[in-house]
Amino acid sequence: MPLRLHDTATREVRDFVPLRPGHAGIYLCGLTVQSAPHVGHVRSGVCFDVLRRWLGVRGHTVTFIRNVTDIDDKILAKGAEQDLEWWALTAVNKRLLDEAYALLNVLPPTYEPAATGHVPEMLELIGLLIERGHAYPATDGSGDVYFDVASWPSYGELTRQRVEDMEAAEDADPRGKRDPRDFALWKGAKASEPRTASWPSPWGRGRPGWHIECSAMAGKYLGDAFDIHGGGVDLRFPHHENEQAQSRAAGQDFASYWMHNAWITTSGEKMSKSLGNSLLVPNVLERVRGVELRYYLVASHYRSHVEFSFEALEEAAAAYRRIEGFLERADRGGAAATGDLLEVLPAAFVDAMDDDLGTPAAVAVLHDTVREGNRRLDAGDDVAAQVTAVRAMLGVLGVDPDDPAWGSTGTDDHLVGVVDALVRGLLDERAQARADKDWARADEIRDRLKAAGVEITDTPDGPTWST
RNA sequence: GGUGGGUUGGCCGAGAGGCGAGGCAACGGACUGCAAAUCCGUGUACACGGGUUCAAAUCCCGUACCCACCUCCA
Repeated sequence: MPLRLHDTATREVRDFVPLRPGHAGIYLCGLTVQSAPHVGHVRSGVCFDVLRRWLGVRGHTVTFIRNVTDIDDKILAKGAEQDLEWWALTAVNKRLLDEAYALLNVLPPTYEPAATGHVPEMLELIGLLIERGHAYPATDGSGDVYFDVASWPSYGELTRQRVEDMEAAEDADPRGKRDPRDFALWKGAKASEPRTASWPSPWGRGRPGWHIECSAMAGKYLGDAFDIHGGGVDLRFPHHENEQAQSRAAGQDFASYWMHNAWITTSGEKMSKSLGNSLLVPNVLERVRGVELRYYLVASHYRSHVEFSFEALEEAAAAYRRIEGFLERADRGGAAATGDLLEVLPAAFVDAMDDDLGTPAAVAVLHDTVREGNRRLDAGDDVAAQVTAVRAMLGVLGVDPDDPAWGSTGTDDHLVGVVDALVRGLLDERAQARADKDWARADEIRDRLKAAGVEITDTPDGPTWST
């Protein structure tokens, strides 16, 4: 079965056929670095990280471009609010975002272009659009340049909307637009804005409109035509619609497939900063580990809305620990799979992933394999095959507990040795008590260790401890 | 007004005409000195009303409620 992906443009799941066999070019709309990332923000990073990993398993060399929007109205407004230079604000938030991605084992993109670094490319594209009659400088002296929606008959095709049905922008001030639906390619600088937030252009100093950066950067790094363009559902319109219109009006084929991840909501509503800080990534990670949060995100389908709750998150963490427990029981026998993963991944897992990244079904296969492995352990059979399969599946989903990306657990090897020696002494004492059938004494030792945060588990091979 | 999506058991969350995905919780059993972990077993869920069909959570018609987007948004 070939890999099939859901394409927003055609609204169907269809075979993935790359433009260049063996290669896949992906452009993902990253974040506007105007505030610290919450779990909703990182969902797209995780979803498309899974896509990227799976394309790799499927034998494609992936070029993954994820941009950073580091100049826009909100950034300027927040900078002013916080009495910070806008570029200092974006730098802080960019670092927080990098940390959040790292904590969730989201692989760094092949390249991460920033809008402010691509003004010349944008100006070139805007110039071309004007030349082709699809854009015009405002006649009101504002220095704005707009895309002429009426000049592009297929405008609205991505989201299947008719221009006549669209509500006009509420922006009130029609500025120099010919039509209220025209959107800004370039925004003339205003006296109130810092000079650092404007660049010279043929229409005077100004800064880029939001959409043009993605057209310019996708074109630069992936070419006039590329395979997959991704982002959150809210970006379909206007952002992606506008990107496609611009790029195609400029003579580029642009994306072959459009993929959009659904929202994480809280209390039935879109997650927004007004809900406070509890859902910022570092705060959520006080409750569960990064790998557990990622498991939670990956266990639901990328196109399904997820109603975030700490209860569900804890459940996911419990489910994940079950998988981890199997690997621990099996003593990590069997190395991480190398070479062709397709040879060790269960067929049902591959089928699930091929079906538009069916991670929920894939996770079910993972649990089935864990159960089988546990059953075999109970029976004293060899589990190397199950361990290899489980680790391969975890790797594809980016949640292998042994992945160095999770970093050290914060435990110092030396201290572990010290604690082990101390605990061993108590365990020997407990073993003696058990041999004497002095259950009260044996349980007292276990309880004291538990109070100190050390959990004792009796196994056929003797007791083990963990914290 | 336009466009798109949703409503599944105690909870989370898949599926898309016939065989109960999976996880969490619960209950019973095995194992254990007792636990923990693990294994085995236990459920007649698909918003509502009609219809099509031998068979509907799944298809069709209608209704209700919820959410997102319509030029700031992951």
